[in-house]
Amino acid sequence: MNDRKKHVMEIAHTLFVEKGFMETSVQEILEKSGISKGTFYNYFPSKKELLINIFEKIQAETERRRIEVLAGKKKSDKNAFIKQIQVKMEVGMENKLFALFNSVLLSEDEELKKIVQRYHLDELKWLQQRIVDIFGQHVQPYSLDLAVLFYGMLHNALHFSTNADVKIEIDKIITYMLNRIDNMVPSVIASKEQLFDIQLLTRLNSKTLSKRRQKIEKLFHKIDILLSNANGKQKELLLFLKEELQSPVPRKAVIQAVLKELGQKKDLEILVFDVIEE
Amino acid sequence: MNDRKKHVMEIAHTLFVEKGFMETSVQEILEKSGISKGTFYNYFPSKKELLINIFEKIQAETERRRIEVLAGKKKSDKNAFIKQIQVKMEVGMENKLFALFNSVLLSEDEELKKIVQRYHLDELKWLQQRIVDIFGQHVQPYSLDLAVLFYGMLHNALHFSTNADVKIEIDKIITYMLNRIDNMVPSVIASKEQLFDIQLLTRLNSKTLSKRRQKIEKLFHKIDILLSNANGKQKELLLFLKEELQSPVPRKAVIQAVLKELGQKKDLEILVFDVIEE
DNA sequence: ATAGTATTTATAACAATAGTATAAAAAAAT
DNA sequence: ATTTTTTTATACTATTGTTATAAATACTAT
Repeated sequence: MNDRKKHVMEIAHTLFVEKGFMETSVQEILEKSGISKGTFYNYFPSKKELLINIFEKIQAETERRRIEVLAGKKKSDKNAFIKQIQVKMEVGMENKLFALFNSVLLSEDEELKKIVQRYHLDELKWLQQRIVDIFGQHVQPYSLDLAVLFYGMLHNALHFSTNADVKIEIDKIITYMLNRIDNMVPSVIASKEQLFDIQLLTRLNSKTLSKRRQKIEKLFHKIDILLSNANGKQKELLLFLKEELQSPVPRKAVIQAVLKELGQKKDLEILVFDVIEE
Repeated sequence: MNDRKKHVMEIAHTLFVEKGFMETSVQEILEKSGISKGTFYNYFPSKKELLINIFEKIQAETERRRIEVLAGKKKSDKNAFIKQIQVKMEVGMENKLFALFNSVLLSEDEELKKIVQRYHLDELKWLQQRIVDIFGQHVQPYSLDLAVLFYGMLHNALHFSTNADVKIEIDKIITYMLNRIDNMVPSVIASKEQLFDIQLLTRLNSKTLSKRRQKIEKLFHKIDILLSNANGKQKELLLFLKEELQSPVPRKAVIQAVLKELGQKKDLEILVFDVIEE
């Protein structure tokens, strides 16, 4: 990605963390990052889309660190599990993710809401799987319940501890919660109490907005921008692209040819291939 | 309270629930409730203050219903406890309280944030006390922990069930959570694990913004409005009021005399007495 | 009923917001 | 060296919350 764009994202990110999303004006981002309004709206279709980009960056970063932690360790290693959660929590705190997410959930913006929901869902799925890793296959039927409980307890405890201005080491809290889950497992299995069916997770997964959909939207926005500055020939090519990309079976070779004819448009190329190479 | 004002609050409330706080413009509230801008800003210092008023109304309502439920029952009655929580949850769902609260927590507005924090704190305190009522005095050292856990599990389960579009009866969820707490109690006591000190609650209590402070702000706003339309004599009286109310020991009789001299200003009188009768 | 007071209305205005439009300048690619 | 792409500067739109103000309406005490 463009270095400049990256820089803008970093500036915006720190501003969002400092003052919140709504409270940060585009104007301020422009001034602090020294770009013009035109450039901003060239980079991002909207302020909202900028926030989404930032979310994605954070998410990728967390995922990377989390995989790193598990490297060479057994799946059933409790300490590795604790460390993994710690990573996530720390990233979340640093970036004030809770606040940002909440601010988004309020915004009643369907697109943003879906993204945050998906984020939570992914987290829950991951937790559920890891709980099975740790506690063994026999907790599987109750693993979604346990994941929901764990997630809720952990977040609320963290929330309270920051609100109450108490500083407890995160890993202590995580360990405590893991012990609680430990307490519950036998009784849940014995009483066969179940709240949520695990199949829910897979069902929900297909429901929520796919990343692919987002990518397509981004691509089309890019094309629109190019269209506004295009001459006759380019216009024809771009309009064809738009059409072809919407077809159920886009002809890759043709698209490639059109892209070549359009000249050096690296950004566009990346986006297009990201969408059609599936 | 003024019937008209009440009506505006109801309209605004449904709008906030339907579309969210930020997404509802003052303009729309004016149109739907058929009042003019001037009147609106006579009733409420700001859109934010209107939201606070609504919060307070909901809170009072919940409290009322909750006390009603316990009437004639023993404190240790588990079913009564479940019912009480259910009341709260139902009110919360009806009014989309979570969403509203979250939207507020994001807004980075210090005043609003304090109010929501206080709300959570009160809830936690209540829960902690009730947990002692139910499980007995010997859980007291761990009752704050248990309250935090219970609150977190319950809310996350509800959150998930609405997100996942699963309909489980609320009382079933509450019962399930209570069983989980049941599981934890012996092990927590045995291992003596403690996360938060109960004394935290009392310490926090004094920290958060008092209702009194809010009332005073409202009163002063009212006086300011009156001042803007006041003639010479009234101005003198009002300015005196303002001064006298800020003194550590306001002279009630004098204030009363001044109020009488000011003529029929029922709203003002109520506010004043609410503040000085302490 | 009348005079005086309080509230409400209409209306205009203000400053700040997100986002659009456009022509000229600068930078990059050919 | 020329064309293409990106960036800038600037003006503009529409909407937001909030303030100001003069006229109209409703209320209260006499």
